[in-house]
Amino acid sequence: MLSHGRIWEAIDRLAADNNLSASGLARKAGLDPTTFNRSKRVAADGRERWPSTESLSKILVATGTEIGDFLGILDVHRGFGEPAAASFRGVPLLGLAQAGAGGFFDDAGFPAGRGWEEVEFPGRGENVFALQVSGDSMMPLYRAGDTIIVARDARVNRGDRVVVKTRDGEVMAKVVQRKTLKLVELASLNPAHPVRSVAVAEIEWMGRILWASQ
Amino acid sequence: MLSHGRIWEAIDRLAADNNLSASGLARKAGLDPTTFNRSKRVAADGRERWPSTESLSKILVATGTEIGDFLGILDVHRGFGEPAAASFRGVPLLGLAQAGAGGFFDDAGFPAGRGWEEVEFPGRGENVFALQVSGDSMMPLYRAGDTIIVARDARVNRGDRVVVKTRDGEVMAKVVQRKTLKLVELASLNPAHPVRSVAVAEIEWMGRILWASQ
DNA sequence: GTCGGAAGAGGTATTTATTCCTGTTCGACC
DNA sequence: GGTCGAACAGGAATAAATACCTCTTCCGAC
Repeated sequence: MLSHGRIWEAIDRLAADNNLSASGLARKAGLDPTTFNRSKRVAADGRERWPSTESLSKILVATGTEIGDFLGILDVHRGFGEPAAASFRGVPLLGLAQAGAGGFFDDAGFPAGRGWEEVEFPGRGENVFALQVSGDSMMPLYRAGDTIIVARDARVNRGDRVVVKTRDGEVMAKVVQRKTLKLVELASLNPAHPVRSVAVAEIEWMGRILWASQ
Repeated sequence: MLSHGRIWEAIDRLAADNNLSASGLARKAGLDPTTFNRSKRVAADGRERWPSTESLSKILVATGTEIGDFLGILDVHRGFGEPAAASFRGVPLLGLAQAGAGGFFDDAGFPAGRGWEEVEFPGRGENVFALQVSGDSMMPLYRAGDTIIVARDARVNRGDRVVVKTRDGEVMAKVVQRKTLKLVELASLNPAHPVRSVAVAEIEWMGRILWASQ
């Protein structure tokens, strides 16, 4: 299975793994920086754009990455003291609106047919754990008892939902609003609460929230 | 490493493994039979031609081949997007407030010590798939582009968030408010929208939402 | 708040892969 | 040997990806 979505995901992940944006990765590989623009992955008429094998080859060479790693294929014969890959499993993925049309489920109700892509759940990465919410200060997003999956020390961008643990022991779930070398501005998940600035030096660790239970 | 030569070799081998010629393989995949002609792999000026990722995808689908096998990467991949059990590691679970106290992470920042439980994820045999949200009618819970993990035909209780597909093709994410033998009352995730009653006979399938991406 | 570079959307031009087509070769079958 | 369909080479047309370009927005440094 080599799906459109899987390839683009792999490109985005490769960029992230190298602390690059998609345009930065393209640039690094000698390609035009707009080559992997999100806006160009699906044409206006809905047709999917498939990055060329030549472009893929170039980004792999530029980042020193094996194709197997790029595609998230485990190679048990490599056996080179690699730690177990993080917890993940591929889950078939389809657009919500698409699910209304026929042809996506077999007679037993399982995903079938063309159109299904794959999403990794709960995520790939070495330090992924779950935290259980208490209290209702994060309603309506997170109710008491909800579980959130957190990738600690993952790359975090503006707008990301994160868990932050400060040096004095406070743990909070917030949205990154702004990030500089010294300060992080954290907006509350509950708009009733004010934006809060935290010194980076005060932060013991930060993890990006990947999933929330429902 | 993904080289021109490696890809073409893989195509030829895939054809041979399926008792096909390169032109037969192309034909089988719905491509023009001349697509993989040897004569077209290197242009007259010496420039190498790289088959497109879309063409590769098509031949993999047509022959039921995994990309790892195609590229000669040993892969213990099994079934529909399932990695081998060995690579699936449980995700440790802790209370959010507890995470503020010491003793739950080791020096490298990984979960350690007592108090960690384990999150339960859907079992292998369950019919679990992901749907990608479009539009913003489900804000603030689900933004456009968010992915929700759905267990189709799972047991559903009052208060559960569900995806419902009706017989006339509508797909919607709602909260079960009341459920009788004949009727299901579905509250919207966006409180601005009214509660809706749907006859059970009108529902093609219902799936409980397990997780939402963040 | 200002500034400058990166990121990204969107449009056009150029390049490149596939498709369409024609003709030749090859191999199986009669 | 003749016939037929598949395989293959090669050229032109078409479709699709990248390159180039412009503009706007974002983001981090100061």
